[in-house]
Amino acid sequence: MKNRNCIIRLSRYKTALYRLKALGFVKVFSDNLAEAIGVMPSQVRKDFSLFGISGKKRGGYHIDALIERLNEILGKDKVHTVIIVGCGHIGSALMKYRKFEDGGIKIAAGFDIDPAKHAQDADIPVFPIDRVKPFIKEHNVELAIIAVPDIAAQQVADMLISAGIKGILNFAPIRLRCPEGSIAHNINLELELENLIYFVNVLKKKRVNPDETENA
Amino acid sequence: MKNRNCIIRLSRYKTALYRLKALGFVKVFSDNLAEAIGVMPSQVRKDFSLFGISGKKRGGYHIDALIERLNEILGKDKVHTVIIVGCGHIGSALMKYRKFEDGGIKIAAGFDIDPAKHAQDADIPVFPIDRVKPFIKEHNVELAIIAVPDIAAQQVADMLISAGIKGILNFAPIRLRCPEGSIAHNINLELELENLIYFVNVLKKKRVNPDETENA
DNA sequence: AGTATTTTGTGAAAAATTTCACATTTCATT
DNA sequence: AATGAAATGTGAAATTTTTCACAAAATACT
Repeated sequence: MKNRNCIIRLSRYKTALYRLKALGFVKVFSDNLAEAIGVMPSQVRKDFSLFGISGKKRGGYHIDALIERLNEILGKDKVHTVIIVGCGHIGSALMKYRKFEDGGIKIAAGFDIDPAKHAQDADIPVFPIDRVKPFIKEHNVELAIIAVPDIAAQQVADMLISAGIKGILNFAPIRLRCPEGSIAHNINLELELENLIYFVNVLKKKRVNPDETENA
Repeated sequence: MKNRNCIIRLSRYKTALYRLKALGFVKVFSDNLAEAIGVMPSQVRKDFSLFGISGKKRGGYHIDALIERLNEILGKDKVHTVIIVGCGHIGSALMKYRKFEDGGIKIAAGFDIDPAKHAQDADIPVFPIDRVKPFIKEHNVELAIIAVPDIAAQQVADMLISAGIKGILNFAPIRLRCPEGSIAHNINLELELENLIYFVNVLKKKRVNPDETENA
């Protein structure tokens, strides 16, 4: 399996499928899914074929079966426990983010150095940062979200990994380095906006100069 | 210019450059930047060459000049005004997000239907949603962040675009459709975690079965 | 000044990803 | 049962993206 984007698309198909299911559909065709997530129908079929997902010629795919299979592939057939390190603005927003819960992701606890943030009896408790290592070990947590200042992020990541964390979703604007056997995905909000700004500018230039489409 | 990833890398180079500059460096080589963001040195040079950025053979690139050029390409040579529609957990976290301000992105106001969220005199004011259209026109805003529930997202997007918004950064877990002349980038937090979960599982399987690396 | 070394810039090659195109199967209709 | 229409599944082609490899230039050193 070599195609990284494919996995993201599988998730997108799944979201689309839930929506179609809610609308009362029972089966879908590759072009429905393609339309829904903005790719070619052949891309959908190729993606499925990579994972041995098959439908019926002329009959399409059965939505329930397809959702189940996708959840299985994506590891979403079980509930996953996640901790959040850094309970500033972003961190605490994520702690309250409903979609995680709905999607079988359980935020077990938050951790922060700032005593003002601590709330041991809250719905989702917030503990001092030195309690994170024992917590990970005791609860066998494998996933963490890092939302600390960039200066602290790598250090926190190293600590989490040494405690047993395998996957990190990092919101600090820094590219985390991970040893073999663990993995970090980075979400950089400023970079996302910057990227958008670039493409908006390209758009504006096109408007002025519809010819020379492809120049900086 | 056909390479979408290239733009993201330019932003990453820039982040790395600021860090290097803070450490006292004056010039960099393609392998420094490559190392910093995790790509091949030839990738760095190819990216630069696509935008006509050149250094000196054996002398590398001058950091200040390079940062300036990258900011220019990325449209970050001016301050950009952004509004946030939807001031729930995510929306209000973003309103307080410091990195935006530091990076020349000015959050001008928030908008929400919930009167409890309104705060017209706050540092960054929050207005009723029906004030968004006049606000956009009056202040010539081109960029918006959408952080409303998924059910409302497309409708909000259409409204914003009709008011003059050109670029949308969308946090609702739905793929926004945009007419020609405007653009939306989507950040789906659950999808990011799901993706991470998949790759953590792949990692674990590799550990058990270091051979059959490439199977679902 | 001359030589050796380092680093860029870029065509060409390789690799990855997407799209095409069509044989094959299934379903619907008569 | 036979016919026609609609969809899948997948090699092959096309496209995109990355990496290689090396000539040319700039710097450092003697």
